[in-house]
Amino acid sequence: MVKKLIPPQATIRRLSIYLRYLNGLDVDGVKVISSHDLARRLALNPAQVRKDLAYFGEFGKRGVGYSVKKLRDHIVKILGLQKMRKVAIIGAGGRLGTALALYTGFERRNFKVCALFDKDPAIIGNEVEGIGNILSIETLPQMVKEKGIEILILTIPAAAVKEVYDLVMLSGVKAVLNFAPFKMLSTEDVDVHNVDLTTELESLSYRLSLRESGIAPLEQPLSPEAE
Amino acid sequence: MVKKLIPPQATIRRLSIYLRYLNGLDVDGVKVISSHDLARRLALNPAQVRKDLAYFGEFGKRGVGYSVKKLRDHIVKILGLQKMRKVAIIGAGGRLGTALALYTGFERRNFKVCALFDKDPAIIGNEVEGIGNILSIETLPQMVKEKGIEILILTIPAAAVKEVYDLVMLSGVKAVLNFAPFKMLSTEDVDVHNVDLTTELESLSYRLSLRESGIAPLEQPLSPEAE
DNA sequence: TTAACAATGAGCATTATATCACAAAGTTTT
DNA sequence: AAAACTTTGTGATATAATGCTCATTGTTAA
Repeated sequence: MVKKLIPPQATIRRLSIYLRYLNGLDVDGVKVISSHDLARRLALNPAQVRKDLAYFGEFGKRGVGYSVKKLRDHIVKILGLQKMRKVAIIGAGGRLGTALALYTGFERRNFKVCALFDKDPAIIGNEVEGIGNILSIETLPQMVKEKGIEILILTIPAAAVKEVYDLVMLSGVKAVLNFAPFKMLSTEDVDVHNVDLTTELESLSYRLSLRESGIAPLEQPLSPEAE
Repeated sequence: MVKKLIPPQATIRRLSIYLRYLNGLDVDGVKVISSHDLARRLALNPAQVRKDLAYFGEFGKRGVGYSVKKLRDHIVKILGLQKMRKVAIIGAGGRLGTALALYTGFERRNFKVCALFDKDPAIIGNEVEGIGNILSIETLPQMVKEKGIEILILTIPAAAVKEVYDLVMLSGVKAVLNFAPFKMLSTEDVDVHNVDLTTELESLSYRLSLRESGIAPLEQPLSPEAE
């Protein structure tokens, strides 16, 4: 590898997908995989797989492919997943908040939900097994500092975003994953990532309409971010 | 407008975002909005907003901007949201399935959750308020036909995907929104859209790592699909 | 009614992303 | 140990998405 280019965001998302698939292969005892096989399973172009990886180094062996274990470890390092990331959820009283708080999949990937916040006094203080008591959002900045929370997951109603916006942005947290149906903007200090479940459904609806009007059935694979 | 181009997938996702913002404006009594203001609020380029809309027609008025109500109605039509879309959830017993089943935001956007499925006999038959009893996934093809279900939301564990895959793909449903951490591929008949919550967190983790290593702080806005 | 202003729509330029195609490197077969 | 095959890594190319610019159209003020 000669020149260092900055990888597209889409590449990062695919790395995460590769990682998950590699974990599965490893469990199944597969030792080596080629870009071709990887690409086929994930409906991608083999060259794209290789290029995605080549942004970060030369991990493969010509004539052979990629060592599943080694590649997995490299991707873990690239994505910064060796060290546990501390996460907190705001809107812990809601259904989505609860679902995410109790989802065990995050921990398996080295994200630790270590605090829950809500603004509803009726549930503040309630204990959630394995995490702790639900805290008042007023205490957010303090807890971020105390516990070393890096990422905040927002699962609050759209209307509540305005209320907590300043609190969140000034809390000292470095990244936000926002599920509220209200687009939050990133700033110099805080990297915001918006996920909108309704948008996902509406994209599908658009494609259904296309088919109904008979214009274009599934002419292209779905976009990266969504996979 | 002269030539008809097919709009990028990213455009469709943005239309959904525009739509939500326009709804908010309408509630606030705003009558007209310019591409400039729309873009500023959503951290986009004004030209991009105009281009997104221009794929579908000329909705604006020069010197004025876009009528909030009219533009909203146009986008509703473009996305195929005039008619109610029937949705079912598989994995209704899980936390995410429950959260989505009871989320009222979908209905507000014209998606009706009209059936819930699970494979666990212990909960099949349980009633969920406003929707009905949890059904066995064995009955999926039959219910899809009976109820006219168009979209399936999968909130099952990764391991369960293989089990239900054929059932889902042959059920007669037209689109799938898959939350299971296992990438499902689209086919000729079924449009699959994968959403992976872990990938969202891992993208953030990558960006945190970048900052830690001091290489590049927030050099670019986050990807479309994710906003 | 004319001049100054505002904002769209669209062609063009630029940038970003994905794919092709092949030399280089490694493996297997004969 | 040579020939036939496999698969990577990468420069070149193609495609797609984004952003710039400005003529055109419409509005408002004088």
